[in-house]
Parts: sequence; C-alpha cells; structure tokens
Amino acid sequence: MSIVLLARDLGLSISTVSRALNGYHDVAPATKQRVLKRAREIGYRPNPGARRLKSGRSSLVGVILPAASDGVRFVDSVASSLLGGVEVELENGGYGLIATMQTRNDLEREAALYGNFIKGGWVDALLLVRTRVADPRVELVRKAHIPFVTYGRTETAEPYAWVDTDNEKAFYLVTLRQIEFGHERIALLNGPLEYNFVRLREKGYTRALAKHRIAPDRLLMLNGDLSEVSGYALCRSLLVSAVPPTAIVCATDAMAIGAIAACRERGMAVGHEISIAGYGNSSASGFCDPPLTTIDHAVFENGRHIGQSLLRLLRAEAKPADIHYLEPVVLVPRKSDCPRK
Amino acid sequence: MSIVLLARDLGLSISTVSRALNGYHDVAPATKQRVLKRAREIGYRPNPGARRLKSGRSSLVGVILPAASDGVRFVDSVASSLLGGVEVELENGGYGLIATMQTRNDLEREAALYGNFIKGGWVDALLLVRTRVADPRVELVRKAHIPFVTYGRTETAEPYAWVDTDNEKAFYLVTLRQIEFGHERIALLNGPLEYNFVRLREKGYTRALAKHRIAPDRLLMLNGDLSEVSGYALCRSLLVSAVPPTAIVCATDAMAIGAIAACRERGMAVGHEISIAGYGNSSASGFCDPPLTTIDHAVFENGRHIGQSLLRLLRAEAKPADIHYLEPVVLVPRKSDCPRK
DNA sequence: TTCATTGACAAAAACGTTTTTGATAACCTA
DNA sequence: TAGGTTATCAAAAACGTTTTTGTCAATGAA
Repeated sequence: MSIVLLARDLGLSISTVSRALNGYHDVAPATKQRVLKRAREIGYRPNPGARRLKSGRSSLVGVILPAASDGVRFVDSVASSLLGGVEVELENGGYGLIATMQTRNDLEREAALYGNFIKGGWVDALLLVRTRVADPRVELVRKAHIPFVTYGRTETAEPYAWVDTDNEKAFYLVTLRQIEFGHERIALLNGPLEYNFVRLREKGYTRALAKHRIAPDRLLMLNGDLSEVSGYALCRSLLVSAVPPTAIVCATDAMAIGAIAACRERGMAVGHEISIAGYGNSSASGFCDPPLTTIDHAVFENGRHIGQSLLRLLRAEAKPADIHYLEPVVLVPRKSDCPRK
Repeated sequence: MSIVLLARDLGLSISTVSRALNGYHDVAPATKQRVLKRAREIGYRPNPGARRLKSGRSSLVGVILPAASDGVRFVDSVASSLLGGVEVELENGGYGLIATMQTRNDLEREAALYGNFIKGGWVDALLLVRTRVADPRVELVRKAHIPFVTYGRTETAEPYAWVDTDNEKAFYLVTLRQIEFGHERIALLNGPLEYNFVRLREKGYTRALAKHRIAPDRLLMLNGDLSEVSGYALCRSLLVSAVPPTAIVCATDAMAIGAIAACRERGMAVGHEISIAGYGNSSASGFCDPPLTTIDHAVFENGRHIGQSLLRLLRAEAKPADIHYLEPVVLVPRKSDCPRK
C-alpha cells in the first residue's frame, strides 16, 4: 500500500500520482514536480510485481548463465566484462539486468528453465549466450514472442538479432601467421563441436590453410573442452604421434597454457622448436613462459553493443533482422609462436 | 488469466485449484491429483508477480555480483562454482537464485542498488559476497529485515549468518611451510586491505611468523589488486630491494603467476633460487612453470553450505547467530616453492 | 451568450494470485 | 433423532499498480 500512501500524503488521487510518476502529459507541471519531489523524499519505489502484473512490463532483461561443465565455464571467462557492458547500456535505457544459473545442461532441463524464466514473466527481453550450432533455445524464445539477442550466432532459418566476435577471422589470422612462419603441419586444438564459435574457428583455420593450398589433416584437428587439462592432454597425444605438428593454434589461452606444459614436459622449447598460439588475451597470457601469442577482442564493448541492441528491440526501433554486429579481433604477437625450424 | 482458465477447465473454483496446487489439506486427494495432472498438461505456471503481490513471497534469493574493478573480478574467480552450489541447494528447497551486476562500486551507488533490490521486493533473501572489513551492506540488509548470509566475514557488532573459507589457516599453513623450508625473509603479496579475507590472510601469515619468532617486516607485506599484473609489479619491486625475500606467498594464483614472471625476467629459478606459493588452486596453477604450490578449497561445497543456510533462515529453522561455517583448506604442494638455498 | 474544446484531475476496473471466511453435505455422537 | 464435527469445496476480499473512462471547470470560437 505504497502509492496510496503517497497519494494521501499529497492530497491527490492515486491515478494522478501514477500518471505523474510515469510521465504522462495530462498532469500539470507544478503537481508533477511536487509528486516527484515527495516520492523521492518518502523513498517510494513502485512494487515491481504489481507493476508487472498490471502493465505487463518488468523493465528487466534476463540472461541464463550456462553451467560450469566440461571445463567450459562461461561465467569464468568473459561473463564479467560482457555483462558489465550490457548492464551499463541497459541502465541508460531504464532497464536492469538479472541473471540466473543453469546448473544442469541437459536439453530437457534447459527447456524447462527457459520456459519458467520467460513464462514466469520476470523479464521483458532475453540475452542468449554460448550459442550452439543447432540451438533449440532460439526457437523456444522466438515462440514466446519476447525480444532477444544472442551472443554468438547459430544455424536457423528465421532472422534473429545477434552480436558476435569474429571467430573465423581470428583463426584465419592466427593460422595464416603460422603459415607465414613456414609451418605446414599446423594443429588446431578446438572446443566441443556443438558450439557455433568452435565451428567458426575451424572454418577460419581451414580457410587459411586452403589459401595456401595446404590440405587440412583431420588428425591435426582435435576437440576437447577448453581447459588447461584438455590442452595438455591433446597436445601430449599430438607430440607422440608419427608426424607431430610444428605449430599448434588453440581455442583458448587456457588450452594453450596446457599445451605449453605438455611441450615443456617433453623438453621442447615453445617459441623455438614449436609454435603455439592461444585465443582471448586472458590476463595470464602475458605472464606465462613464453608469453602467449593470442587474439584480443573487446568483450566489454561487445556487451555494450548487446545492451544497445536490446534497447532498440524493446523500443521497437529495429527488427531482429536488422541487428547484427560482428566484433573485430586483433592478433597480439608475443613469444610463444615462431618460425619453423 | 491463467488460474481462472484452469479452474474453468476443471469445473472447479479458483480457490480450490489454488489450494490444491499449494498443498493445502482441505482438498480431496482425488481432486488434488486431478488438478495437478491437468495443470501439468496445460503447462500452467503461476504468475510470480501476482503471487508475490498477494503472498509477499517470491521464492527467490538474490545476489549482487561486484563490479570487475581493480583486477579483483569476483565473477571470474569463484562465482561460477559458488553460485552453482548455492543454486543446487536452493532448487531442492523450491527457491531460485537471481543475480544482478554492480557496475560501479562507489558506496552511494552500492547503497542505492541494494536498496532497490531489496525494497523492490524481488527476493526473499540475500547473499552478500566479497565482504569488506567494515561493510555497510550488512547493516543495510539487516535493517530491511530480510534474511541474508554472507560469503566471508566482516566486523560488526550484531551476530549474522556467515560462511567463509579459512583464509587465516590457509596462510598460516603456506607460510609455515616456507619457514620449515628454512626461509626467514618471507614476503606476502596481498590484496586490497578493505577486504576482510585480505586481513585474515595477513593474520595467518603473521601468526606463522610469530610462532617461529620471526619479526614481521612491513616492507615485505605488500598490497596490490589480485591480478597477474599486480603480482608481477610487486614482485619486481621486491627483487630490486636491498635485501630481497627468499620466499613469496601470494593472495591468488594469478598474483603468483605474475610473480613467477618477474623472477624469470631477472633470471631467478623459481622453485630453486626462490620460493613462491599461490592460493586458490586455479586451473592454470598446475600448468605453469614450475607448477604452483597453492591452497585448495571446495568452492562448490561452500556454495552448498550457503544454499542450505539460506533455506534454514527462510524456513525460520535457525537464527542468523547459529549459522557459521568455516570451510577447511588444504595445501597442494607442487614445485614452485623450495628449501632456502 | 452559448456550445464545443481543452486542461487537470479523480473514480474505478483490471491484472492473477492467495487467503479468509462461508457454505453444504456427510458423518458422527449421545 | 438432534446437535455438533468434519470434509470438501466456493465466494469474495485483498495485494499495489496501470489504464480506461469520467468529471468539472476554464477557455476558446461562433
């Protein structure tokens, strides 16, 4: 019973107070100011449940953070910066951002979780992260008729709003660099194939190879999770193979660090005898031995683009089909990769 | 208009349906089953806004994730595991977990954010993370009369529910190990002093020194943020000092990795000429060179304890004063620390 | 002067639940 | 058989907003 108290305090009707607070034009400027001032003094906050119930709007954008599974921890990698960027933009537009966790990642649970989140009516729009090649979530959300933007693309017939990092370019660049170093047997330590960014990185890799007429070797394209452990194990298996690669490009800095450890274990000098590169420009990448050649991209800026896109969608200023942003990447050359011996 | 549709479909009154759904005992077992079955078929979900509005309960626990500032990124360090554990337990109890981001970390903004979050009535309870020595948030939340548990302790007069890692023990152990290795000049690379865990780590460090009658040297106790960059810079300054330390214990693995890089730069063999240890058992810690001696602790389990504590508070099964859990730590010996030369 | 228009406010209905209070019939007990 | 329980369901009043529809006076045009 809060707006009624405020109204009583002001000697006005509830409706006038409500309309003053929500910026309608059929309230006198003087009274409007009076209401606003008193509301601030009292510390009045409209009950979001009631507001949502009546108007159907919650002024909240939701995101479901994927489970920490398979070493692929979204929260731990870019979430902080990305969501920070999203939040900053949404705040400007009068929206908030709420997140919930996805502890299990089987499809059934996922569908239920998204169903609850949407039908529950907590949020006006949704951000989908960690997109998969075939991602049932986008159909699910589209059917719910709720605006959404994805971070990362997916394979679907209908147009949708997306913001993505140029994964393909990144791996085109880093692979090309190895080729220019004289390498021909270049391995790719990649992530789970279900993720779209994994496919794109593979695509960039093969495109670079194709440009120089190097036949891609399936035995050099390995998939693990994105962790150090996985990078270590995969690199180890490569090094003991009949014809080991002379260069290795990795899907994450973590994998690269694992790979470096595997090389070191076998007495191979990374950056001299073998060439290794990572992705992400993690804070650790500049401090490992040797410092890691990697790919940098502006995660925070990406978040801001996502936030802006969500606002445009919510304000119906744009259609999903019009919202596409591909974030550029830049190669950070350091000491872990080197010319072929 | 959803429960009325369900009621109409079943030929029952709204109230009976509601009471059946909420497990009241004045509804015949047969009808109860009928209602439950049909509700599942229809895919009925009570509007959380309406429920909250009427009953005053949202069945949601909230957490505000601190901003990524000063290299101290909570989200990036333990959030994923911790919140996963919280979520799993809450789910069992019929509660959900929602998070929102704190993009700025000035006190005024913080107070406003927490005020909004609580008064907004989105959540039934709160989780406070990254506690500071003097933390205005606990008073703020207490005054709002909403149950809460903190991850990490703080200095306050009133009793409150907390779950914490045994930071003091951790640094007691790791420092003791250096002493037993024969070191006397042991440096502490710590985080910002405003955080409570930083104080506790310092306490553990000095306690270990005191036990062996080593006078703590203020010049060896340095504070930075918790990043690699900071570890690198602080270690560098130590190495050029008049009497450099022979061992360095660091507040995070990241700092230790930075410190290792600084030593390497000066041609010092870490694990032979100088002893370094970290904290956290991060995934990278086992793969750097040399592998890092560090402290492991069960973050996920900690999250589960937090979840359970929140449920007990929400069900009024316990008072805040009765809820304290100190998570044990275990030292993981690896190769980065060594006997004094 | 008279009638339509506008400006500023108020009344009241509705959103989808939960919960309090009632109602009816069936069942006991004496 | 009469009176009181009990079991099962229904009616209706909230919860705090937003929004539609009115009201009434002041203003303007004819």
